[in-house]
Amino acid sequence: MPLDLLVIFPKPKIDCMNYWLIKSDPETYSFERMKKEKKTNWDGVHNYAARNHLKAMKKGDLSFFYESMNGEPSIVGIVKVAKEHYQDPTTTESWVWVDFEYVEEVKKPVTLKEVKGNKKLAAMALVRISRLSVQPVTKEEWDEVIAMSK
DNA sequence: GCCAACGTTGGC
DNA sequence: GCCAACGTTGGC
Repeated sequence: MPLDLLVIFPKPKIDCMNYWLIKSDPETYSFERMKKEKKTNWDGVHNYAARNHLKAMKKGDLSFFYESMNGEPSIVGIVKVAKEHYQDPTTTESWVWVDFEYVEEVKKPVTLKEVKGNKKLAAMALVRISRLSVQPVTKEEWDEVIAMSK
């Protein structure tokens, strides 16, 4: 492509996508159910830090689906932002929902233990701020977890 | 089921 | 605006 055309039509920035991690207690909403339903509204986030992350999500952003509480807490799959944040219709308080759609199951779940055991992931919010239910993931962390899941 | 970590609430 | 009390999350 000639240079002047490159200026007019710059390559889409690959790094503009954001990555996230959302947690769910499988007794409340499992990844298995997400897989069946294909799409779901993410409700029940009543924490300001988590809500702010929901608000920062853009359509098309990818997120890990993490199952907590039961069995071996692990990253089990990948979902995508289908609809950006909107007012939680069940309350007048300023909580928001985001719609996610199913993307894929990872080949091998990445357990919390493995994440904690990987030095490259020492800065991950999952390790440092364990209670945060919606958290950002860097591109490097994303790639590392993907590599571990294969 | 225990408990540590953390967020929120409310008295002062 | 501090901080104790309390509630919730989530690993173990």
